[in-house]
Amino acid sequence: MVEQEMPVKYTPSMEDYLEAIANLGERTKAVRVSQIGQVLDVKMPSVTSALKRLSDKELVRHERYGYVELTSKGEEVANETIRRHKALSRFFTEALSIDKKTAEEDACKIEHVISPLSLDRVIKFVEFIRACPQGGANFPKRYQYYLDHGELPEECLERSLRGRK
Amino acid sequence: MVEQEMPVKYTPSMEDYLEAIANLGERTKAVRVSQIGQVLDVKMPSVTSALKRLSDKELVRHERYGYVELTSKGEEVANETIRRHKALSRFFTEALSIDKKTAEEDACKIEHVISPLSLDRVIKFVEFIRACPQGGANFPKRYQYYLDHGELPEECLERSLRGRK
DNA sequence: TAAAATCATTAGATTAAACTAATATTTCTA
DNA sequence: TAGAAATATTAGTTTAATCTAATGATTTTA
Repeated sequence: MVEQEMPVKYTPSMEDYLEAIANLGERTKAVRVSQIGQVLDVKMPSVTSALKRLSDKELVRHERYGYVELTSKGEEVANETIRRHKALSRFFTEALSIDKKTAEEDACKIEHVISPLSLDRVIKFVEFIRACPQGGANFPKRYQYYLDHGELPEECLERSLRGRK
Repeated sequence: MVEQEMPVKYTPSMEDYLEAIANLGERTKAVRVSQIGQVLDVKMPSVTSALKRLSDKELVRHERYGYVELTSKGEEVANETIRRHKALSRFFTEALSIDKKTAEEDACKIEHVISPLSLDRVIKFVEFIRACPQGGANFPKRYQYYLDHGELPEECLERSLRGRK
């Protein structure tokens, strides 16, 4: 009888903490409680108690008044979360022409709840738009026109222009 | 000095309850605690206590052992939630070619956190795809091809086929 | 280096959201 | 219609996540 490695789920809050710690760790060597609080817009005691929860689950290492570090497990979760975040943010800006700030905010929320399948499609969609000249390069442009003017661009209306029967 | 009508936010759970009640109310005249529990996959005591919270906020009417009804305020919130849900579900199925079940599940989660702007863009995107013959009708088809084969369809590669310089 | 400032933790409270077990009410049905 | 079944509520527990106030530790600086 094999032990089933159930795909453990973490809460949005936990993923946010891990993500913040990973991002802070990029620049600063030593990650501090106060920094995490600033980034996530919560007070320090909230951070301390969150770190307790994360320690219990072996996602971070943290000793009293000391620095905060991700365990390798924590790093994995953080990286996966960041991957989702980036994919969504890219999708919002590149495919839906949404401003960077809104894209970031929405990515921050949606990254915690989107299914693997939908995420995959979101990624493929951006790849497609980038790669495909007609369906791609022109697509965002046409879509942008529609957003700007509220009506379809010429090319979309004159459908038999290029000798189609 | 004018009273600011702050745009009150409700929790995902609350919106889920309101949505479920609204949907049940369509078919059944009388909505019961047990039905809500079934739909949302929670036990009856959870429903009872949720209804207490919703009553306190004047979103539902509910008397001991009686039926559950939305107030007009509750109906508003429910309808807005349902609007978001439908827009997202449509987007996932029509634009991203995601199966109905996954689309529903993701819509259920994302409807609570998406920004008004992104929602608007998601709606416009579907409208665009539906309306625009080239960028639209062909777009999903090409995208589908890309999903199925992992590479771009012919039309996307031969970019100067139709006499463009 | 001693005082001030900053940083962090602890203690304790609050809220939302779920659960189980026990009890109450209503509705079926034999 | 009386008892059984279904439905709903109450009471009490748990967990996550936040907060404020008070205290403790570290770091900065005058």
